[in-house]
Amino acid sequence: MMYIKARILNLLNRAVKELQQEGVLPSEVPMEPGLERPAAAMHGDYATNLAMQWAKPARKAPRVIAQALAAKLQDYPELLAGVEIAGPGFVNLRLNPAVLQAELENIRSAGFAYGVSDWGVGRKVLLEYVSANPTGPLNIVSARAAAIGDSLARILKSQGLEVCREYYVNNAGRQIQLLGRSLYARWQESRGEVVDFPEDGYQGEYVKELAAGIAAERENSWEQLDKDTVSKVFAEQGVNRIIASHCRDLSDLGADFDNWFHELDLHVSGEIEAVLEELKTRGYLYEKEGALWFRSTDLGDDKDRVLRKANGDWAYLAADIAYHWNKLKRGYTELVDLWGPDHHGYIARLRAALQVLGCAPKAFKVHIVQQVNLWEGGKPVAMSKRAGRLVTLTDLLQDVGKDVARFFFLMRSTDSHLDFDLDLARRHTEDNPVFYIQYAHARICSILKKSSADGFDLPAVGEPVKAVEVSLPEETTLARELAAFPEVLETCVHTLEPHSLAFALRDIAAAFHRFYTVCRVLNSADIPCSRARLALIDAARVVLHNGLSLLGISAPESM
RNA sequence: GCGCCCAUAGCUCAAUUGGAUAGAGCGUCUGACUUCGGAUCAGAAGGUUAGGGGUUCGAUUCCUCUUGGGCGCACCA
Repeated sequence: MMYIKARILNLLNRAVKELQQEGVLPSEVPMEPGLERPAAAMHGDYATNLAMQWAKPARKAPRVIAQALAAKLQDYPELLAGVEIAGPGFVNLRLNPAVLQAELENIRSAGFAYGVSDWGVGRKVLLEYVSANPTGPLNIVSARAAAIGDSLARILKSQGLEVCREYYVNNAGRQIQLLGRSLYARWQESRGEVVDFPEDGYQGEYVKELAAGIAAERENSWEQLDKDTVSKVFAEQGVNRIIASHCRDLSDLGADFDNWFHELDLHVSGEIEAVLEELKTRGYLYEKEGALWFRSTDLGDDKDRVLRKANGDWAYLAADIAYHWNKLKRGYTELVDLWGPDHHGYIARLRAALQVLGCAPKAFKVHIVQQVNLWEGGKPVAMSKRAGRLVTLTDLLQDVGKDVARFFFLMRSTDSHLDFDLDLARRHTEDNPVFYIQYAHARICSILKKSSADGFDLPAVGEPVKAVEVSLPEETTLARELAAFPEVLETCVHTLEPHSLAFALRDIAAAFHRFYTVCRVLNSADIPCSRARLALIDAARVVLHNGLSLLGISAPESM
């Protein structure tokens, strides 16, 4: 199936080719025609700025080119009912209403597959997100990253891209030892011993509970072991249990991963040494003061970075470079990472390393998932990592539920700060935007149910309905919003952000609610009209369902 | 001090990545149901896009300076 926008683009490309053959446009200049939906309805369904794009290379006034283009586009009345030149040289296109009607039919026949496309086939994306240290419960920013990453993955897959959802587990290094020592200390305390809790050790009740849980299984077998060994056991067990709990929590959020990649594997497999050898061969390594350095300043970083410390340990960056190299070796051609707000300074050095390893700068994309501020009772909720006072993903899910949590995370662009209003999120009866959309879906289902009970039959897919009935502004607006759904998904793939979909669903729901107040669907005095409107809202049901499902949010039939 | 990100309506945010008259929600004010779900809808008010300069047919978007915020600046991870 070919979507409306793609069909128009075909026409534009064909017209450009003809104009090139006729000498109106120079043939040596390649250019993708710009095609967009104008903000104002008076500017038509689509508009192209092609004439302005070509003005300079063709050395012609934009309106002259627009004139020639418009003449070509007159030949396709079955698709374009109106072609107008406006402003500095826009060509505004008005769709033949029958096209919109046919698209409603497409929506209904595709059903839950509507929006699915294959234009992204061949792209292999490794999408890494959350990747929180396995030293404590997942916090709010991790929850946000999980919702964004998971929804993005669903959208990318729907457009034919191959996606691996990956979680990088930092199970090596100092913080793991520290976790082990913290657990050990809490266990000793529980036995009545007086101990010095490690400086910078992990606070919070979960450490005590975790220690008790581990000890319950092992206690008798390690009485005779030395302190370091016991700490190590605590560390291993603790990490395993925490990873398992992350896995459960993320699953509760509907954000499952395809792969959990362990940092430790890189240390064991020798990939760190191997990747450094690569960097060395290309002349980007040097030794200074006993440490091994990466000359990242040659590639846009603002200072060189240590990869192997003077004490022989790998720096974190070394493992991370090896990790990203590993992604490339697995055949992924696009590496997309969602990182926390405090890691933005890290992008330049990793990009530098990847460039050395042959990864095009554009193939490595990082979105910073910005900070989340929780609000309650008109005031920010005070959180302190030090004292272990954190609102966790688990707390949030218990508090507001999966659907609301996900939608609130998804309705802002990734790299802008998010104010999460807990009071609004908890409200089930007022202006909660999640329910606004779900309500539209439930309302449609309710009408469809009533229609069959009252003897109105929903037209079968493929069965002709009186197309002209979709003619009131509220009807056409709704139909237009629905037909734009594939383009919204395209935008999300392009920007690698899911929030446009959340906005689009809100717009679709609004268009439906407006339609509903103006247009009576079930009217026994006008059966053809009722049938046409039933088909329209059925299409709306499909799009709302599909959109919500790409966001990982349920589409209830009743609320 | 250096670097990165940000600044749009009273508040929270969009703006199809350079397009036409900058749009939504909340809040405020005024309205709308005898019938399909009022968790709804309509209307009004609200803007020099922080400020100056530049690039071009065209700038919220790109460059530059100023101001004001956030975050980084470890041989931590």
